[in-house]
Amino acid sequence: MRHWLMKTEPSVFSLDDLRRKGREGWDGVRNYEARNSMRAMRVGDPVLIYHSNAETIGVAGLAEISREAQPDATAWDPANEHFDPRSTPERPLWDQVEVAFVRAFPRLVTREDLQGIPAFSASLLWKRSRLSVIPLTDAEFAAVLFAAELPAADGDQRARPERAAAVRIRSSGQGSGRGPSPKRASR
DNA sequence: GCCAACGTTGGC
DNA sequence: GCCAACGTTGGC
Repeated sequence: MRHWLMKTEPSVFSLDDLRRKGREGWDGVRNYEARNSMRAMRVGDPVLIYHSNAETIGVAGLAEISREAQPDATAWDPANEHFDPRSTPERPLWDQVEVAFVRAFPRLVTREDLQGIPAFSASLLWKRSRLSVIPLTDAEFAAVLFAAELPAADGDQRARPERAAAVRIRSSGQGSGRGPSPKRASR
C-alpha cells in the first residue's frame, strides 16, 4: 500500500473543509511530478493532509484516495485560476484525484514535530520543498501517525496520556518512528 | 541543452 | 508581507 502527503493552504481549503464536504476533487495541481504521483494513487491509499502557508503548519489529519486519477477539467476553463491552454478535453495534460476525509488527529503534528522525527529526516518534504504531492515511505507514514497520538512536545503535556500509552503498547516492537524529543491551495 | 529570467511556493 | 528557494520557460 502506498502512502502520500498532500499540501493545502488551510485558508483556501483545510482539513475541516474536507470533513464538512466528505470528499473533494484535488484539482489545480500543475506540476508534473505531483501529477505523476497522483496517477500512481489507488483507491484506499492513505493521505496525510498537510497545512502549508498557515499560522500553524503541519499534518492535520488523515484522508484517503476515493477516486483515481482523471483529467482535471479546470485546466481548460479560461475562467479558472489554474487555466492552462495546453490542456484540452481531447488531450488532457493535468489530472486530479478525489480525496475522502478519514479523521482529524488529536493534535496537529507540527512542522517542528516532523523535523524532530528521525524516521522523517530524509523525507521529500524537506528535499523538495515546492512539491505539493509527496510519496511517503511506510516508516515515514507510521512515524507521523504515531506522533499524532503523543502529547505535544511543548505545552499540553497532560493531553491524553492514556491514549499515548495505548499507542506505545500497540506500536511496541514495530520500530516505527518515535514521537518528537492552494477554493484550494496552490498545490 | 544551457542557463538567465521569471513566477510561484511556502516558511518565517 | 518579505524574500529565498526552486520549478518552468524561452532565447540562444
